[in-house]
Amino acid sequence: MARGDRSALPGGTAMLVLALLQEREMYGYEIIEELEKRSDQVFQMKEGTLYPVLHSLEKEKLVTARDQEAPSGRKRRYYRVTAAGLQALEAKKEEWQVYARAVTAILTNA
Amino acid sequence: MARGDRSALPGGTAMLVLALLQEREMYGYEIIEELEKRSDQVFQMKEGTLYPVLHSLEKEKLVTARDQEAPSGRKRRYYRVTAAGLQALEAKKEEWQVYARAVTAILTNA
DNA sequence: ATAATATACCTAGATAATCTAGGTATAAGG
DNA sequence: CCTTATACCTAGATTATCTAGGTATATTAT
Repeated sequence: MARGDRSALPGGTAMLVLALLQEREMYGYEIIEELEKRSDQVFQMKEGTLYPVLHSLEKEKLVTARDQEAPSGRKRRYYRVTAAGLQALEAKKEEWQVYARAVTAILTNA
Repeated sequence: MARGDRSALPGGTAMLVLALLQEREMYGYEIIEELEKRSDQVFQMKEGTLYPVLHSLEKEKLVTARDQEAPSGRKRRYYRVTAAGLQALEAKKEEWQVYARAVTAILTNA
């Protein structure tokens, strides 16, 4: 549909991830669970989707990562959103709203 | 994200097309112009996206097509939504709303 | 004890939607 | 006459996501 950055649009995994991290740092597995819970089971993101997204967000410096052991003993990789990440989030949210408004305009047409 | 029919979701070209055809029959080029106009320039669907979608909608019997010459003399192919198409539209709209609500829930989180 | 499930990370290759970039042909406008 | 707009089309590239694996440790059930 030629609207530039498709990654900010539905299917916009990055936007959802950044939105969660805005609140607090989280590790991958936790992100999947939170998305599922907060979306009332609508989002069931696959690991094969999330982990590559996290890696590319890290490469773009929109998040930083650190390893930490859980009390249980399992290793977790926590992600924290950067200032650039917050900026990117705002841009993606705006794009989402433009897109959602446009869809609504078509669906509630004459 | 594993929600079954990805085609009903943003990027859901088929839903937008069916929504327009609900109103009246249209030809391909017209659909592109209408989407652009009604979305306030947000949707700028490419011909390479639309025509294949129209062909697959026709194969699925969600639309029917007929050729008609314009007063200008150019040949146009008009598409009309079928009863099955209207049903599909309702399903896609419902899916869209579930999806949009879920996104909103994440974006307006705690 | 041990088997199964849940947690936690990862990647390679397949699938599917959309775009790019062409092609054809006619009509209208400069 | 030449360019732009209209109007249709398709093949191949791109990209997001999924499938389907793999590894390893912790918890729960049998």
